[in-house]
Amino acid sequence: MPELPEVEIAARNLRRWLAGQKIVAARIPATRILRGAAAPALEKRLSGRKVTAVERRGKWLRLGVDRDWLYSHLGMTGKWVRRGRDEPAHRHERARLDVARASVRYLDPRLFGRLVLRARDEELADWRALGADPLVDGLDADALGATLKRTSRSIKEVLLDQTVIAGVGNIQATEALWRARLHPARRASSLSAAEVRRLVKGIERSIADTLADEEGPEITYVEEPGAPNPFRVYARAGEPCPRCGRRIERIVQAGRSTTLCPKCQPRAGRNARSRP
DNA sequence: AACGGAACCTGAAAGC
DNA sequence: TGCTTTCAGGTTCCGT
Repeated sequence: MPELPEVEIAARNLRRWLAGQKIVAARIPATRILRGAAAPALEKRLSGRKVTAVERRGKWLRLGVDRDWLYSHLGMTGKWVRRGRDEPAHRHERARLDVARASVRYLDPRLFGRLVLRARDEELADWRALGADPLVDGLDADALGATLKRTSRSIKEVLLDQTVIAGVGNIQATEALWRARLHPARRASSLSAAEVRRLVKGIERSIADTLADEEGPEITYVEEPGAPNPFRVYARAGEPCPRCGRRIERIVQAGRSTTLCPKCQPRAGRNARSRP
């Protein structure tokens, strides 16, 4: 369930658990998250090494392990958790890094995540291709506006493009568009400068709110089974818009669903006059 | 080049 | 209760 806020929480946790510590043992079974890399070689290259840094960019994490980077993408269901050294493997455990007094495990039932080891001086292409990260770099409305002018895609699609803005996924895109009062099907190039500024604020606020919700001593993924839905419109089709009360709708673009308020997020731009 | 759709997987929830 | 269907926040590949 990870988008930028969840991955940021994961980064903070990993920093607390691992930074400065020596990996005394690594256990990484061969699964598709390794994309064909040899598991035993990976274990060997990590064991006995020290974790010097934990970074996040977009939805990617990377651990500095001596002269290497261990890149981690959580896919749809990936999760780093801390367990006792003697705790048995979880059913969906795909990696474990043991340090002096704890054992950090990577769980991923659907195997959509990735784990890649690279020498520090050869940065992973996917990482390098990432666009501006809202927390690491901050967003520049003018620069974003210029990028949006150059595409024919819808604004929703562009928001999911990690090379434009890194870390925004379906939830954050949905929430940001609602906050900015923009219809997801609008052509990105049709947004005015003022609308782009609203969008930037929408993204920043949505991420900040989600982050605040998820902050806590234990890892809590918002929107896990049983938990209340903390979002304004995401997964709330049929409920009233929290701003105007109109019934929230759901549309599908390129196979991804977006919920929106048809009144707050008109298909035409704000200045366009609709018929009386 | 750009787009929609399917695929990759498992699990939870809803539907019957 | 239990079986079936639908849906899921990630990317990636394939055909048009």
